Amino acid sequence: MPELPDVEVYKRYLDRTALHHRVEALEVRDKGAVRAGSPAALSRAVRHHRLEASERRGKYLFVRLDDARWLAMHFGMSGFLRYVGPADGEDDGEARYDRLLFALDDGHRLAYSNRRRLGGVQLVDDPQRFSAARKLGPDALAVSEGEFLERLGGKRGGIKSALTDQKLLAGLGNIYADEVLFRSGIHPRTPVERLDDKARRGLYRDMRKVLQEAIAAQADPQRVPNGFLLPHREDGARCPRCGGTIRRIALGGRSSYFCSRHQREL
DNA sequence: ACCTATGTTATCGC
DNA sequence: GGCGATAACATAGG
Repeated sequence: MPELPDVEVYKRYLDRTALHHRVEALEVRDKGAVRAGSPAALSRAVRHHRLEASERRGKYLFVRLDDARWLAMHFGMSGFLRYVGPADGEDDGEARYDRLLFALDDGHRLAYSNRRRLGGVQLVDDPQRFSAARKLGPDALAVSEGEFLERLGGKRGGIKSALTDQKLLAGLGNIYADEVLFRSGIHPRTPVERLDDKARRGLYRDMRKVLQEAIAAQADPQRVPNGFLLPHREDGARCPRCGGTIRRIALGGRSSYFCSRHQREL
């Protein structure tokens, strides 16, 4: 789940639950979920500090502590957050993948949960510098049209690999890159250089719409508006926009789904 | 047993 | 140095 819309939903969830609460203790159930530094150092860093603010950049969620340090959270392919109260059942199987538990001063705990252990949490001094060090591109919902066009202009290969390149643009992953291309009627293998200015501007607009609509639907495939590809990611499925046939191809070791009727090849 | 799955990173060949 | 393909990491489900 965790592409830009999902992480935005996590951010809003965090903002209305754990934010403004003080961390009393950190339980590290899986050392591997601490991406940098030692679990002890992370515990020391968060204990007795309030979670003050949050920011999202691409698929990263940053949480500011009251001493101006930050937690950088990445969710890999299966991570999410859960805010659990003392009365909430803990042994329902869900809790099995809670890797980190932040015990808060309101008696609740914020769980960083992740079935597959890709991703994790680490302490960073500054999200900007962290992002710069990793050469992370601008957030897909914050980037201006001008910068989008400029960055895309420096690209050579297929449009889908450009859209999912976090150094070019942060936030789109396999699912939402497909979704944007589906909306724009562009085949995922189309070389960037074959897209004229109009098509590129269209991509920008469609990207914004897709992301905003997905967030409004809580990034839930069940709630997403009709006309989204997301619930129809299956070879042979009917295209919800034109009645064509959804096809699956492999690109860069990943599945790409597209409509063979309205996303014309090359 | 094999394939698939929302991510990132390293490596190889062109 | 860029780009595509591939494997690796980890875990579960079909």
